[in-house]
Amino acid sequence: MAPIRRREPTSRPWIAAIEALASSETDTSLLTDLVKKIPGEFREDEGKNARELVCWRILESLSLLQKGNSSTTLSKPDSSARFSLSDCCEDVLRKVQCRLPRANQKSTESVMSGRDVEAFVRDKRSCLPKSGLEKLKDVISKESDLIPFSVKEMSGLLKNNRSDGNATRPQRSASDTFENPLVGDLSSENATRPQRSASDAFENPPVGDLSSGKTVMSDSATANQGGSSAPNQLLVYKEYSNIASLNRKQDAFCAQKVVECKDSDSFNERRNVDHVPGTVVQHSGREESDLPREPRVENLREITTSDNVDYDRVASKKLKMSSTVGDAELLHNQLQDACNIEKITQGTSGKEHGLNIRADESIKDCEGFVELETRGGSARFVNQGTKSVDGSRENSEHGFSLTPNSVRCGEVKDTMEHDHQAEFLSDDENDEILIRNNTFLNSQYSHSQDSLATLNGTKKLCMVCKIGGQLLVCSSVSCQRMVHEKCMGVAPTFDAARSFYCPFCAYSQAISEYSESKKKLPLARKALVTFINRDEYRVRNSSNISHRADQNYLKESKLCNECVEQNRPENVGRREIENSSRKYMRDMPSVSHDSSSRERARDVTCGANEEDQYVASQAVQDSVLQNSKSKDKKIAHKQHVGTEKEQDVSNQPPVLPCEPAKTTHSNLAKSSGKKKKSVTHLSLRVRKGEQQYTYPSLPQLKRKKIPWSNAEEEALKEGVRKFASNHDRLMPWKTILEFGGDIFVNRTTIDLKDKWRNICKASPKV
DNA sequence: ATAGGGTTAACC
DNA sequence: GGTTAACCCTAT
Repeated sequence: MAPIRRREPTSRPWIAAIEALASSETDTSLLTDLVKKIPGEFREDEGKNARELVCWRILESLSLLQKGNSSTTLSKPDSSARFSLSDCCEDVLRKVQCRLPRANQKSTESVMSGRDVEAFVRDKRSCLPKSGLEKLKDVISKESDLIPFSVKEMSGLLKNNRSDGNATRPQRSASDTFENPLVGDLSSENATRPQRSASDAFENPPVGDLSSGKTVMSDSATANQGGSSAPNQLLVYKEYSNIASLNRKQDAFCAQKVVECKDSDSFNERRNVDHVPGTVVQHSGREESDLPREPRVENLREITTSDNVDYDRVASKKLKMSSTVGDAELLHNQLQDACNIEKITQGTSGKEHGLNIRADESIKDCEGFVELETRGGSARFVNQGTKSVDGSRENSEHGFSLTPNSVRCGEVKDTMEHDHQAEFLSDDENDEILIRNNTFLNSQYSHSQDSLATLNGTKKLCMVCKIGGQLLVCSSVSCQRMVHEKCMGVAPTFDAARSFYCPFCAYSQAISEYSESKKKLPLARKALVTFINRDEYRVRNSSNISHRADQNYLKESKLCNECVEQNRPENVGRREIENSSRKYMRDMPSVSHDSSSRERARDVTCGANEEDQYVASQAVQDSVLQNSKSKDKKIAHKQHVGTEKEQDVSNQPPVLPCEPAKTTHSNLAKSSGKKKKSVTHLSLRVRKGEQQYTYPSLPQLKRKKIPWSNAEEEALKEGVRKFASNHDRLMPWKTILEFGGDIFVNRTTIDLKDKWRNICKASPKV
């Protein structure tokens, strides 16, 4: 098994682009410039197709060149230079390179037949490998359900299926190629580049912004000035030397592929080219270093000497496996290395075993690609497919852009957005949302179980990073998600039994509870009304204030007990799950404030019968928890005043509904004989400032009407007289409120203001 | 914090 | 249905 070195993933898109450009008959100068620009290092097997395609393009260019200058170069037949289709383009190009006339050579010294090259290029065209992108396009275009429809749709290839599905490049006629080599069937993909003739292309090779290519341009221009074909050949040779730089980056590929060169002096001669006075080609030092040194090769497949070869690396690659086996195993390695997926079945040799790889859904589309291509028997395509797998993985890691996961993540977001809206929707709509949520989760389960479960059959992998290790396993029965704690992004949540629930399940659970709670809400509301009426009946029929206070105290104590009950560990544990879900959702902007709805859902999670008080107590508790400290202080003060003054109830919770005090106050009002009837109207009106926590599902409860007592009115008038300013129209209601603090019971500055308005309305002279 | 308009429910 | 008192909402 060939050792896999960690390489920079940034080289992959370069290779893919070069392949595609080489397939689309881009100018060779541009190709060679791109080759030189490939960043980082990569495996020797990577870029194999790219090299082949680029070399073929150069050979094609060379043959065109020779065709146009047939009278001067490569005209002498040489049986030794005939090429076989089994030769790779790179080898042939090296041979051609070795036989190119030097600047100080006469053309008659050439031993290369241009016809050989032309024939080779023509014949080779039919068996050139497709570029990775073309293959991917073919797979997408095929009616294969291995590629998700969404991916197909995104590819834009559903309607324009131009691919024949063959593993080799589309055939073109020789005349087409040689008459107009730069305008091929894929020229439209390179529409921005002007179409040029072959001679133009190679006498004035276009060089873009790629810095290193500028030299080529200058060389070309200089060569063109000479008007000789030899400089043109040197140009081609030089371009090939650029290709060699690709080889160097690929760790001794040169050593593996260097061809035999019988002309032992050719190297020195070539080197001398640069130093020949008056030579038309000027090479920079860098380019000189780029020149492939004299290949002293004894065996095409064995390591040979080369000045540019990294011997250490070459040594590790002396024996290259057969391409089939090697690539098949390479595929396996890459899949394990990059995707951490497990191979379910694998034979020991390449074509026959037909790798059956089950990947996670994030790479499932590419999995099919890999499988297809492997079975297709093209070992090279395995690499392409493997790269696609890597690429897919990158996609999945960097935004879920193209993988099926992205679609599902979109569904997640969509679902959650809808769930966020759930509180404003009808039950039917909520049911629909729940169905959608369940459907989504089921799909998640099915995918997960189909992939992850299978994958995890022998190895447990994190659902995020696809790496094993210490994983948290979701405790839900139907969920097999596992994740590293560090991959969670948020703190993991556990229930009372320290069972972990993944965010999906926690959220699903919260949604379910919310739905259940909503169904119980009407019953709870009805029970609440019944309870209040019953309590009011008792109040009305009681003549003993202290007894009522005891009743209130008992009632409040009961609520407090429920408070305590809520804080019991098991209940806290349950809430932790929900909190985790909320936290998780808060991290997702689209559902950020859905947490409050779920919290409210939790708050109304209560039974219909015995939990009528629960709703009220929750309102109280939340009011307590959510109120600002100042508010609490103020209200608590009022409560304290009221209870101390009128009820002598000392053990009340600091803040509770104003019913006790109001009831007492109502009785005081009743005792004053002013508004006796008002005591029977106990509509629940909760002031905004006193209960910031609202319940959308509950009707806006109105604060109980509290008629003003004579004492209150007098205190108000006194306060106005004392603090009203003739100059300032603003009335210091706060000061007045504090002034009559002992008299005003459960009044706010707004109440004072409103009451004063009513007083003024009734008797403006006041 | 305050003012002012609006709303609601009880009462006539 | 009109009136009224208490409460609510919003602008400043």
